[in-house]
Amino acid sequence: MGNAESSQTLNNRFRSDYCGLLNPAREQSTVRLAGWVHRKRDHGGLIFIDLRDHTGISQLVIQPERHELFAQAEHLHIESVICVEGVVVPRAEGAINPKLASGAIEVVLSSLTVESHAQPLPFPVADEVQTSEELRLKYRFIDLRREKIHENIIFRSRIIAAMRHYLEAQNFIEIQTPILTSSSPEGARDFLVPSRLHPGKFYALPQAPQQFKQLLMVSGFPRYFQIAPCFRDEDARADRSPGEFYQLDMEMAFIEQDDLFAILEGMMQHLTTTMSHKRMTQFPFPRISYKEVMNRFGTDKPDLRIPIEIQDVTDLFKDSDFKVFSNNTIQDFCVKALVLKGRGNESRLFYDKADKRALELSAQFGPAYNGLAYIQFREEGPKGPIVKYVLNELPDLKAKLDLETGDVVFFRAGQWAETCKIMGGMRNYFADLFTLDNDELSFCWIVDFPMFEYNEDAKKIDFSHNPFSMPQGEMEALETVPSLDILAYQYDIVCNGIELSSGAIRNHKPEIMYKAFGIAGYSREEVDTRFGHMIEAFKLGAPPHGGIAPGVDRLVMILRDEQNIREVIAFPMNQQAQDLMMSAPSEVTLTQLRELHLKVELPKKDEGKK
RNA sequence: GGAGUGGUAGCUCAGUUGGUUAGAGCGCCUGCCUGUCACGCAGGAGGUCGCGGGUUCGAGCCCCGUCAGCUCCGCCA
Repeated sequence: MGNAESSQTLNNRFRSDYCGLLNPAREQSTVRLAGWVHRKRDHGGLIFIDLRDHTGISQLVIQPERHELFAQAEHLHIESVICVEGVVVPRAEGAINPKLASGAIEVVLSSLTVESHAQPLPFPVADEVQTSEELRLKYRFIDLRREKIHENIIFRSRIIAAMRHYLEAQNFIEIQTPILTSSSPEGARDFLVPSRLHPGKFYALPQAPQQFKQLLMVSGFPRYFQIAPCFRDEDARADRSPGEFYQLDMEMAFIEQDDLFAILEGMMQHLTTTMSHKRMTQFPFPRISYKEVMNRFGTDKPDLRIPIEIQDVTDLFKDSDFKVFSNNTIQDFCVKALVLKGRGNESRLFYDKADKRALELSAQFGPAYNGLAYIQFREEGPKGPIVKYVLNELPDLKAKLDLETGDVVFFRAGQWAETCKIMGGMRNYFADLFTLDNDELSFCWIVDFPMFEYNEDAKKIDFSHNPFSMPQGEMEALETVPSLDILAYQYDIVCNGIELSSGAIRNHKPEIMYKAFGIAGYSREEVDTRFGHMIEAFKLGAPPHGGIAPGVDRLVMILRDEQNIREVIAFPMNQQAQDLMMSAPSEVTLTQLRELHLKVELPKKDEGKK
């Protein structure tokens, strides 16, 4: 396990040394150790105990001559907490255990105190056998004893310390912002907290300290950071913890996008080189525009390690007789291709499964979608359901996509964003065909996000990201460029297909803000009502500023090769946002409700339960 | 809200075409064992097969419903 305590062992009545750090240098010394009984091997005439603390394991030996000690040890249960005293001795030649850091020595006990008798555990600590997550979460305090997750939590602490260290050296100031604040009209669903002193009114837990950090810029703190808890009442995913998560929230005044990129790249380089053995594929991180990333990878969080890219073949089908394609060559529509080298001779099942996946990916855009067209380039010629319709285009296609015998190309035609997303989903689906190097960190910046997007449901223009982002070209752009073509100083940092953070250069000019909100359909009065305090602040002397807020949990996840965010959080909730250990959420007493002026009205289908 | 996936002993899992008393490894209990390190050996206890209903002479297995877990979509930066 960890070795942070190496030189500074606390010497008291419980221990003088740590199990994992004990070595031949301490031979013949009398030491005190304290920890958990990891394993016990009772030979009848001799007992071995593997004692575990958070640094590792030491082997204790109990000899039969010490009758009282022996009797005590015989009845010890695994995972009991004991404090022992004994002499460090070298192990015999053949008895050295190379698998143990302390394997060259052992401790012959002279005394043993049981601090806590452990009953049989619901699941083993020493054997890290797969255990249902439900059980692990219910007994999280036991689960956290297990080496892998214990190390994750220690690593998390160290990386947060490294972040602080780095940012403080860069003159950042850490400032705490409120946890009880007000509900914000945009973004995710809020967690609400009823107010006792103000009947009928509610606090909200912050989705992020977004407005506070911008106001701190107005207050004249040029560089702010915080390991900030963020609360969002939205459903969980493997990389999205339910309810709450932590961001390294940052904001800086008098900076431009490039300044921020340099600082964050510097920090990421520092963290990855000092905290892991992983390599950054490219440094500084490549920058890819939103439009380009959608065209090439079909997602705004691409895993650049996957060695295939989506290609555009719209132009080839402008005059095609194949209407399925040629109908999609007009403005805002496209025909996209994805080539798999050497996969043209797979079984029918291979293509059918791919087709099925494409249908799943299409489902989110509506029911009336067909599957995935493909052409296999085989020895005997091109093969596939659509070959006969595109014979005219085949030569150009082969030239443009560099197709050879043995390859297969998949097609998708339709509205631009949808088609890109479906093909991006297929690119991820095919990622399994390649071995991705987990020791490679492929960071990139996604830049030039559109400021606005068209909301089909509401039939109006919406902000596509943070409404407080500065439009590129500022007021002039808002007045002269078609709204949907305006770009924002809005960026994401992505690593290996995981979005670490969004950020933006903010809009600190009230007039530009009113104009931008106007394009999204908000009157001056509405903006004043909803964001009055922000606008007000920006009217009273606001510096240009911008920031970002990398997800701490996600960064730890990537650096520790974890597929699930709950593996790097000490006490996470389950997918249904329940804390199985603490039984949260839970009902409260009528008295508590009355005090808060609340009355619970359950949904009908829940009536009659319990 | 929707889709997928598994739910059998404390834990991890097996369970044949629907057929007698539901099995294994680990753990637990008892006994033996002085050099193990996943110690070994012998014996024992431990089961509402998630829950409810149905089909059947007979259901862990088939059908319907339902509950809880995880993954994905919606949602979320």
